[in-house]
Formats: sequence, structure tokens, C-alpha cells
Amino acid sequence: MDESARLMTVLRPVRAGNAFEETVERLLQAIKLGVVPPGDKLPPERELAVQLGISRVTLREAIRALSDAGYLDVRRGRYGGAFVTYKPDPGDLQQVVAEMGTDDVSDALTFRLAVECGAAQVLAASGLTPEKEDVLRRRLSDLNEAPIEDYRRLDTAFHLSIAELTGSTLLATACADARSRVSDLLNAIPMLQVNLDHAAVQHQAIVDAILSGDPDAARRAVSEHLEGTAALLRAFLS
Amino acid sequence: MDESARLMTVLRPVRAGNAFEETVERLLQAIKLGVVPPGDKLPPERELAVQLGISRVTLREAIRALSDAGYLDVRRGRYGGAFVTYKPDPGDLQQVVAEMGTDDVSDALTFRLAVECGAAQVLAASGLTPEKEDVLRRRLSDLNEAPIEDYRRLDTAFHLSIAELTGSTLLATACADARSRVSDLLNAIPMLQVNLDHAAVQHQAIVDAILSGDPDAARRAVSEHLEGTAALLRAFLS
DNA sequence: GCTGATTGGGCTAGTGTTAGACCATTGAGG
DNA sequence: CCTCAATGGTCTAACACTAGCCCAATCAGC
Repeated sequence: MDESARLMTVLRPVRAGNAFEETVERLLQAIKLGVVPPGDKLPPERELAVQLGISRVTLREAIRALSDAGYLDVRRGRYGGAFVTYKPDPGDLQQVVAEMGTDDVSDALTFRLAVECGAAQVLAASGLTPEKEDVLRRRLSDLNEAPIEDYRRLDTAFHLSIAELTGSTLLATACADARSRVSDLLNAIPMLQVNLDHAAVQHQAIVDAILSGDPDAARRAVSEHLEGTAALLRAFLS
Repeated sequence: MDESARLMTVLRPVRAGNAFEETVERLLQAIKLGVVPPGDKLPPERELAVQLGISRVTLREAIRALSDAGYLDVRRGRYGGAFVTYKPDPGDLQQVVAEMGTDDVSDALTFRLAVECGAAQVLAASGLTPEKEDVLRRRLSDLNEAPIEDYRRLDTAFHLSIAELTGSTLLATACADARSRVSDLLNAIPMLQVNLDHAAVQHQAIVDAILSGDPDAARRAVSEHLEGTAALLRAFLS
């Protein structure tokens, strides 16, 4: 609020933890976002270590931790690898909120609202190529035809593709970060048919607004979609 | 664009460099954003090292590098410290763009547009307390009364306060990051009185939209303000 | 002038991290 | 069955980083 708040914002810790902890977080993000779907395996250790810019030793410690925690099943030999065994667990909403801390929940919801609305607005204003329009429509139809067990993953894919289509890596990263911060919360919301139908209508409105090149409508459509979820969750923050 | 793009987004390097490099970047951000204004000094090394979560040795290496590069003047003894000597240097726009890389420039501009519009929208929709309204108005009048040499710094302060007032640390951090990525570009734009007058009108429009609680108007006002700058810069990206 | 608190400057021992080599296991294909 | 390529498992030497300590310089206040 005051001047000194900005000092704390900028002069915050340079690193969120040691290399091991940060690697665990990153792998967990890939798993929870469904970037590597259940049943698939992570890239080979040597390759992944290079991509993540860390040593194989540190990567293996992280994989070991996730394996112990039940997120991965590691198999040796050719055609082996670290297979994703994680299936989203509904869990108890109030408990998830308690574990995250109410301030962090509120922070994450606000952040997500801002970056996803921003992404949709930018994309709508950008003038999409026919190829990009196809990608967007395809992601929506994939989601609408999804079996229940794939719904969260394809919902994530749909939302993230909006940011990706802007062509901004920074924006795509921010949206992925925002989504992963709320993923445990979203998993705790029961998937009732009424809610899914409602979401489908809102998703369609988002796509329509973007395709018609209307930034205000896109912003409003995303805002309404996310606020519905947020309102439900915020009820637990008293 | 396709599925594998998301893999690259999430499985990117865990760390942007070694502790030394990341520390230099962070201090440079504090300096360029004017969080520590020219003439002021950084917090004492021992304190700063704790805030940044690094050892004093590493911090001192970073300070030494910035001192050698002319950003800081380090003085020993009581009432000593690392004093900021940096004064924004207009520089040559085309050269700055060349050093950053056109893709990164475009990425940064898109990112900034999205997060600042998102922040303004969220703030407008949030229902400000009288205290927050005062902060916003105060930042605007500070900026309008600023001597030329303080203009960039107070402009930054005004823009960042919008994100800070949302109460989301994540969002404030994202906006600070976005701003610092474009600061060298902004410095390369000459400060003509016509431009300053135009900016003042736009700033007023942003504040009015936020205070009247109109998210669409806030989004539009910020978008128009930033697109003016971006359009000028994008002309160099052919 | 002295003095003492505050600050940057520098050293060392211990821990975290990396790079690279080598070993062990698996299973498809000959 | 054997082979071999791909993959995880392990070790070691070198480097990066940290925590903690003590030294050196500066200057307001006595």
C-alpha cells in the first residue's frame, strides 16, 4: 500500500528454495496441469535435466520424492521411465484452503483473474490467423467431448491455449503458474452436470468474443467464468 | 501453439542463472524501477542478504558488479552504504531493441499490456476503500507535479500502485517484472511536452474509470495508454 | 580529539550442486 | 536365446554457495 511495500515486492528472496525444492514444484506443476497426462512418462532423466537446467543428481532426488509421494511410478530399463500415476483427488475444499492459507488463496484467485482476462483481451485484439482460430475451436470441442476423467486436464489445456495463442511466452508462463496455484482448489469442487453445462456456455462465449475480435466482451466473458468459481471459493475465506 | 509448446513452457529452466546473476538482475530491477531512487542507498548488506535469501558473499559480488558498471557508489563506514548513482539514459531505441531481441521486446510489451489491464480491471471491480482511493489519487498528483528528472520513476510508481492496490502480491510482482522489462525501451522515448500532456489525460482517465468502478472502462483506458507506447516501439520490429 | 555504533571488506570451514563417467536393468528384435 | 540400445542407478572430483566470524573504515556525539 505504501512506498515500503514496493521495496518488499522487489527485494524479495531471489530463490524460492534450493534446487531440489524448486524442481519438485516444477515437476508437480507439469503433473497437476496435465502437461504430462496420467499414464505418460516424463522425458528421460538426461534430457529433462538439460531442459530444467539442473544436474541429473538433483533431478533424480526430486523424482524420487514425487515417486515416494505417489505421483510417479519409476521403471528401469529400455521403455522405462517416470510414469505419471497422479489422478486428481477431489479432497476437502476447506482443508485445501487451510493448507494454502487464506491470503494465498485470495492472492492466487486475483492473480488468475487478472492474467487470464488480460490474455483473452490481448488475443481478441490481436487479429487471429485462421490457423489460430482453428486451434482455439479445436481445444473447445476437445473439452466438450471429454470423458469426465479428462475434463480438468482439457479445461486447463483450453484456458492455457488462450494465453499461448497471444505468442507471449511470459504471459503463457504466468497463466500456467496461476492455474497450477488454484488447481487443488478446483479439484475440490464437485463436477456436477449443471456446472459443466454452465461452464460450456461460458467457454463458448469466451471463444465467440475472441473470434469476433471484441476485447471488452472477451474480458467480460472470462471474468464472469472465473468469478463464478472464485465466488464459491471465497465463501470459505471468512 | 501445439501440445509440445506447453511442455517447453512448463519444463523450462528451473533457474534463470546462478545466484550471482539472479541477484544482479534483482538489484538492477530495484534501481531501474526507482524503488531505490538515485541518491538513496540500498539496505545494509547483512539486512539485504537476508531479504534476498542469499549469502553476503554472493550479494557483495553482485553489488561489486553493479558498482563497476556505474550503477552504485559504495562507501564504507557508518552512514556508508551502496548509493544509487544510476540516472536513466535515453540511449538509442533501435540499439536497445537490437540488444533485447525483437521477440523479447514483443513478448514484454504483450505481457505488460495483459497484466496491467488485468490489474486495472480487477481493481476497478473490487470496490476501493477511501484510503485506497486516496493512495491512487495521491500517486497521480505526485506524477503530475513531478520535475522532469523524476517523471519516469513516479510514472512507474503510479502504474505499480494500481497492481499493489489489488492486494495481490503475485499480481504486483508480475507488473513490476513487466515494467522493468520495458524500462530501457521507455527511457529511449524522448519526453516531449505533447506526449506528457497526452499521458496525463490518459492517466486521469485510468483513475476515473477505476474510481467509478467500471472494469471495462479501466481496461480500455489502460489499453489505450499502453498501446500508444507499444505502437511506437513496434514500428522498430520489422 | 576519543569513543562507539554502524557499515563495508575479507577469511574459512562446511554444505549444496554440477559434470561426467561408469554400472545395472529391461525388453524388442533378430 | 542373445544382443544391444535406451533407460534408471551410483560414484567422484570440482565448483558454487552459505553461515559465521573477525577486521577496517567512517563519522555523529560526547
